[in-house]
Amino acid sequence: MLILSSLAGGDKHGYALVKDVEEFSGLHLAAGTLYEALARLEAQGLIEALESNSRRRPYRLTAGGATALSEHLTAEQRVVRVGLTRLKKGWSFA
Amino acid sequence: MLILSSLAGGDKHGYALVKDVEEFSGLHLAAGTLYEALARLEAQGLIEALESNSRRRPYRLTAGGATALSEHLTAEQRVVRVGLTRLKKGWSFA
DNA sequence: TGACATTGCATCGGTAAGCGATGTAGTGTG
DNA sequence: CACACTACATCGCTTACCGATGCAATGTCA
Repeated sequence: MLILSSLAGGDKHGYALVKDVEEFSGLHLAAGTLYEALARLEAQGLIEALESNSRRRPYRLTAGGATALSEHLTAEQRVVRVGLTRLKKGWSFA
Repeated sequence: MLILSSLAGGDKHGYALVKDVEEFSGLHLAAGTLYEALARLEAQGLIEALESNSRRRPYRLTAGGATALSEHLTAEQRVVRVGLTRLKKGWSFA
């Protein structure tokens, strides 16, 4: 999800992606996690590899990936709202 | 996170928790997942077991759990917003 | 009251996914 | 020319989720 969100902001290669995710989420993707996830997402057709002249391997979000991301984020948003609403009701600080 | 969110709405035992999570998130927690997660959360002090007369084992969110949940949900909210914003910019349907 | 479904917890083996170390190599920079 | 950073790939380890299985109490309905 982090990877798809990152690619939603524009094509990126692996390393740039890690930096971007770190910036907007505060989470660090380990190397293993990253390349395994990229392979998985590509196999699922959610992202596609772009050919490149350099040693960088850029990826692009596909239409299917955008749809999947949109659905996932919307569902996640519902969950977050439920949690925050419940916290506010019972725990004044939230 | 789903478990903490559920308990934020009131004390619940495992089985009731699964039902509640299903209702507000659409996700089903498998039995193994549930009891392992409960044990983990209790060990971390984020929830506490309440003694009970019946065979039900109810749990309650602790203050620490509420804080952790609040932080986690807020962070998650940021990520979701970034994703949705980026999708809107590049993918008209989102 | 006896049969059957549901509730409820616990545990186990298998699988999926994240992690960080290690390796290799190209690209800057002082 | 040395050194840090960029960049990808792979490996073994660990963590966490999964669904099956087992067991027992409770509820339902004929």
